[in-house]
Amino acid sequence: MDGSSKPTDQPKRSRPVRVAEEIKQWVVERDLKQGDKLPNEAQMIEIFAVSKGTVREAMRILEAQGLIVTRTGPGGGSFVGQVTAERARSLLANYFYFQDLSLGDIYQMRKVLEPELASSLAGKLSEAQLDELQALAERHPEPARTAEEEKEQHVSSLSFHARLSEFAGNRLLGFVIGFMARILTDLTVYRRLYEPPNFELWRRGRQHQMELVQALREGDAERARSIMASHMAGAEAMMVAQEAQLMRRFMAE
Amino acid sequence: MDGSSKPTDQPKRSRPVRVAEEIKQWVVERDLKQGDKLPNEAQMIEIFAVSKGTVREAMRILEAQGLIVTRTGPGGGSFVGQVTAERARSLLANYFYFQDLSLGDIYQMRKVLEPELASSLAGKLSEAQLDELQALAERHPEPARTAEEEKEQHVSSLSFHARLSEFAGNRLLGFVIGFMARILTDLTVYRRLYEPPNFELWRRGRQHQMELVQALREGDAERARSIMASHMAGAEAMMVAQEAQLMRRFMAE
DNA sequence: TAAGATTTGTTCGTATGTATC
DNA sequence: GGATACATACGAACAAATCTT
Repeated sequence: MDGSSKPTDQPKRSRPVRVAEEIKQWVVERDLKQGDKLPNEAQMIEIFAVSKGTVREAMRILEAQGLIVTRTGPGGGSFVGQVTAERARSLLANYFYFQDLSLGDIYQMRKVLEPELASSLAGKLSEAQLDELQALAERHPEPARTAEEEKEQHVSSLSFHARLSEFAGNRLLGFVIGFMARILTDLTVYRRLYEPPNFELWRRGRQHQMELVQALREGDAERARSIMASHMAGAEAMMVAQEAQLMRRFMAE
Repeated sequence: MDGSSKPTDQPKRSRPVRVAEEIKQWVVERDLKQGDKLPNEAQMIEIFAVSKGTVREAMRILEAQGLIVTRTGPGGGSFVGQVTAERARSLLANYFYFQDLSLGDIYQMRKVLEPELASSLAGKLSEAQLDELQALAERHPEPARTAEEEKEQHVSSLSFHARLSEFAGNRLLGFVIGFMARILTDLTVYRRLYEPPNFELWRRGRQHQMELVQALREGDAERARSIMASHMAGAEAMMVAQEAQLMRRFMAE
């Protein structure tokens, strides 16, 4: 099977990359589920008719994407894994490292998605989840005194949104919101996007989060939506006004 | 639902995966840009103090993610690449293969994002872009006669949205919309989501696209938004009503 | 056209690490 | 502890691609 010139052949992918795709296909065809065992190295060499080194490079590609996990020892081998949200966020961040995303871009999306999420979660959360969100919202009862504290509070506020996104029944909606929270967190950590401290905006943001938890608890979808909309407008004002910063990162896993 | 989360859960990364991360870090620290050359294999072996095989596995990982490209021959070597939108979509599709996404989930997002995109594009497109969209909208002037034609028209309609998303100034918004169009296209191709043919809905959808191009041409943002909102409502009715289908795919590159 | 130089691509033999019995 | 089964890592040799002359 060495048809080196297929008409549908794309750019040039190296052999290991192509073998990795073949393995993926092999797994899909057999409908293997998470935890199912893949053939061991020797069998892979036979099945795909390549050398050990090539098989290993292909397996590392799949491992890096979270599609397989490998254990050594007896009963070891490679198994179908599960791509975690964190890994997917990292891979996606690689793409946006090359794009020029502005804070305005992110807030254009947050302004429509965050209220949508808030609305859809009203009355759907457990007591434990609501309590956890409330605890996140109630952190930092005092205004920040230093730039360091300001940064910490901003990151903390974003973690409220990140946690909320994990509760989403809509996994796509949750993922996109969580991804944006991650980008903003990175920016906050690596740049000075948290200054100057604006006490009034901070106080309103904190108030919004607490009111939101209350609305979610009461199952008031429309109120949850409108509180989040206000919150986003405030957050946008706090960030965009400060800096129309472009972003470039390579990512960190 | 989602019980406990292990935030820093990365227990066993293999050596090549760690080396790949080190290389990424190495590149970031030096702020290498697209096209810049990385050290050759021999130098990599020295720098990271691992064998040739390990270096190659690490490079293959980066290549599979689109972060580097490699050429043989004199003047060859590895260079910083660019992650394409298509590759990012594929990587992300790997993640959602393990999630249970419903059509309702996707349309919850399309209903808010597509109108947002339409609105933001009003008056911003070139003549050539508008003409291209119009050509896409004007395809298939006749109602489908067979299931095969119906499928083809549906895919064609989605390509209108995919193309529109590529024109977005907001790369994140464009990416998410393009990703959803891709998922829906895959579903249409692999399953029978396009039946039964509903002539009236098809006619209205086609009409919407043509009116949308007109609104974009005239720079009428609010009309573009409302046309797209109607279009999404119609599309949702056409798809969700047919099948509350769950989706599982492993991907295809 | 051809030869030579340069760099990655592929394979294999061997040794080491690790988990299970 | 020892045997076993498996992945992991290394190094050397050779093949293939591609540029220059």
